[in-house]
Amino acid sequence: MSDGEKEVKRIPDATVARLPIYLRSLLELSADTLTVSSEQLADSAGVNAAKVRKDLSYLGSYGTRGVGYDVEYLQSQMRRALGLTHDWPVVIVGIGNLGAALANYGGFGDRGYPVAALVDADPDVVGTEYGGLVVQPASSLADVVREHGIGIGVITTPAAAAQDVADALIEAGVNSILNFAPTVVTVPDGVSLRKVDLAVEMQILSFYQQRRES
Amino acid sequence: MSDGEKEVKRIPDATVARLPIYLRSLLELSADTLTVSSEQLADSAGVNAAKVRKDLSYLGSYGTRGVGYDVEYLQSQMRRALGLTHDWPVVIVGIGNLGAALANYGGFGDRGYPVAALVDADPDVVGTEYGGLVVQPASSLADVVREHGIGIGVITTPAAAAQDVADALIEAGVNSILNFAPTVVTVPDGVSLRKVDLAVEMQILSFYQQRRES
DNA sequence: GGGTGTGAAAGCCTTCACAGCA
DNA sequence: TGCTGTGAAGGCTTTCACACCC
Repeated sequence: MSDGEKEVKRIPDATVARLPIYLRSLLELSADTLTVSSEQLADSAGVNAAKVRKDLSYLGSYGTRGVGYDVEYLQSQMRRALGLTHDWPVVIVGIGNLGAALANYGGFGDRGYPVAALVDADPDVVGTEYGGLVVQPASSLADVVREHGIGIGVITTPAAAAQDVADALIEAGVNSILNFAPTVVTVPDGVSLRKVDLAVEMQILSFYQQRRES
Repeated sequence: MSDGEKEVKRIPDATVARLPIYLRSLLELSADTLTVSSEQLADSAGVNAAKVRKDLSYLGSYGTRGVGYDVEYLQSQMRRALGLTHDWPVVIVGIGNLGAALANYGGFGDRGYPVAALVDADPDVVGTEYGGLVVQPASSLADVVREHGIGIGVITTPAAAAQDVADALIEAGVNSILNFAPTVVTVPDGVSLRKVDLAVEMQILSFYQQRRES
């Protein structure tokens, strides 16, 4: 009987995308704040209180009526849901301006996503060092992934290379990808893809600006 | 009579966010491709054909039944909708790793968003040069905005400074903001805000990865 | 025949409003 | 009394399916 197993309540995508914001809000509360209301959380996350309550209800019922949510407990449940109970090593592929900046950034390691390796196809770039890591050749991608137990691949190559890199990452066993290259990348079912496209963001902004002016 | 003016058909947000992708797909077609079908565009944009047709229908009826869309004409209509008929100068505020990388990136100017100025609050950073631009002090933000006719502000400061920078940008007359700082920034009505949050993207990926493994 | 344009259906997400519990 | 948890309503987005035109 398919679907017969005791089903874990499915969490909507829109909710998943907000959990990290709530978690950050919780972490910003002073250490002696023991409970927080949906309205406080809503203010600090920039959404409305009903949405916070609905979102949190998908994780289970962790609030107390008349009181609010236990900060510590909510943090730990959220960390569990987001998989922050262990590290997720990351490989950055494509060490140009952006890739190098991310390698030097440091903010990833702190948050449980240590940059474990850098890879580039250009022989002139291979061997250079950023943030304490030596850039490896593209040919060693699969080895690097295996060796470091890489869970997430970050693509910062030019657009033309992005699909091939994604295919290689998937082939090597990575099934979470963050794509910064300005092109559409497609992945099979069972692989997660998120994208950050600066040119697209700019164009969306100028669309609305344009609208306002006319 | 509010709403009495001849109303331009409102374009849904979800559609606006896809227009830049379609435009890019159109630009990638070889120069001798005169028409394109919704299905071709859909393949190259990674969406389905009905969605392409609906999206394009908001711009007007630019297709020919049995034939497809005129590539050149569609490009020009799309450029017009996205406000790409003129440049939108950009200021980058916060010249750390990421800000400097964006300043050097160069891909913005090509696409109609020239980086016109760099601003930082740290006296040690002010005066240094990236991509041919000298970093200006935070105190000169309003002057810089006025002088260069800045339309878009990019925030790459630490989280703690982001809201103040946004307020200062808005005060100076900027009403499109792209925020890279890992914090919630709120803006008044009439100002557009887009955000890129790397830590959030990572956490979303690890959520789904986690799901898959359990 | 081929492919657009679009009502209508279906699905997803947000918001409301209030029952229910501490 | 105060605040959570949640059905129900409403709004937005996607997808279907087909009339219509080249």
